Amino acid sequence: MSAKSTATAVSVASEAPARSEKPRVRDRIRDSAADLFYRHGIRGVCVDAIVEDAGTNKMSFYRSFPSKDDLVAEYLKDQERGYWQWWDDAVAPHAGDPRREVEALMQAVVDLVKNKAKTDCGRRSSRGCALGNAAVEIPEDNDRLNAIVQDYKAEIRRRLRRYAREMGAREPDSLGDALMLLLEGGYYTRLTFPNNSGPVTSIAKAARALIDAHLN
Amino acid sequence: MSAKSTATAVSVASEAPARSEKPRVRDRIRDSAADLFYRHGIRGVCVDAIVEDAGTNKMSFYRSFPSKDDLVAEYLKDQERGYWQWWDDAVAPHAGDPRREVEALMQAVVDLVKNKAKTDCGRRSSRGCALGNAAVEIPEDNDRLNAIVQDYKAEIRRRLRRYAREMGAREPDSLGDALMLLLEGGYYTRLTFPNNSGPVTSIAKAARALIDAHLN
DNA sequence: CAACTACGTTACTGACCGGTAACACCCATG
DNA sequence: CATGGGTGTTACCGGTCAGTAACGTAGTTG
Repeated sequence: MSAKSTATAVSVASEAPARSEKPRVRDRIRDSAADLFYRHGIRGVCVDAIVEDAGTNKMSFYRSFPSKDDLVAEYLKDQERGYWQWWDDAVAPHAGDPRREVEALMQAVVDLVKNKAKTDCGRRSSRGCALGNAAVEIPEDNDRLNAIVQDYKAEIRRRLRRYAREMGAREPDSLGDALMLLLEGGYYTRLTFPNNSGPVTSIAKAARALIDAHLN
Repeated sequence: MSAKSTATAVSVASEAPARSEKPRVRDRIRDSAADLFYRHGIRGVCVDAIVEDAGTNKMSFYRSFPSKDDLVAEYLKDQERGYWQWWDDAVAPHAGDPRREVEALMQAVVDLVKNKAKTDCGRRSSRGCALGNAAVEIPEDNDRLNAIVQDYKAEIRRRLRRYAREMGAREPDSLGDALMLLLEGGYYTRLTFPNNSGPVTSIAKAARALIDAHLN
């Protein structure tokens, strides 16, 4: 805790202006952690591994983070922020047309899997949803970390239900939830199927069919 | 749950002449492991915890299992067997009518979440898919365990695509994959949403809509 | 009885891992 | 030059964990 309160910072169109300077080590640790946590899981990465990857040492780590859990919390929030960025970028070209926004979102998922061009939260796919995976590993009595994941998933649901409502669907909540199941299923299956061959490749088509069914 | 057909003991038996009898401790360990692994994750449960829950000790553990990884492998296979049992039970009443089979399957998922009556793989829900969660935790270089999960997920996909083909759907593979995304999304989201309130409650409705769309 | 099997008990190893102490260094700024 | 913040280095602590050694015990079977 302490330090920056960048949670869900607005960050408008322009670059984040240099408000206050960050120590370089801290950022390297965050970058290394993001990569290692995502690839090997949170419990599968020890502080020493992060520190070595970041080219620093354990003492510098604990000067920047009170505990590993604090780094994990920042990792989760960073991933979430990156995810909304990706989401907003995907739907932006179709602002005002909720159906197109959803379709673009689903297509973005497919693109992400098919060619590794775009980056999801700044990384090259293939291990699903960072936050969702974290939910598997976080002990159920860790309220702090679980709350981050729960808020994130709840926001996904809220957004998709809102799209469904805005496009005038019958039973918009059901449609929104169905779209969420597709999305989450896509992330989940990316863990076990090679990038290009999993069922997620059908997600855009399925989303269109579901939307059609709710619009008559 | 299930008969005592826990065999599959075609294993080595190089040193132990035991052939037909099952030690009781071994089964208690398996039961405890199934419960603890599912609730706390594989990496989150140590051998001592399993052993204590099973009312035995570590030495007896290592007399029955060469290593923790071997127990994990058995755990995964047990879960898979239980899952197919549950699946087959759900679709059995509608054998021969693939559409009804799929609908019954999806409805079984909803029932499982809404009331805690039925048991999924012999346990009271709320933490998603045991095999899928394991995929998050298993290191990517553990070919043995990963292969178990991959085979399992591939079989789910195969079955759902077959149902789609049998019901005469257009683009049956796409429909099968879409159904799989719903199913997996349901499991995934059950990790973060309270049992009764998550998007999975809409899965049956969504499946029907998707099927309709592919049958026109 | 003897022998064998299954299980329990205690105590240990070696490793890993989160976290800390103490100290030294570089460099910017006053 | 002095000071202080950010960083590197080494060594360590306490706990956890997978796995093992050695021994003891109860029941079964011949």
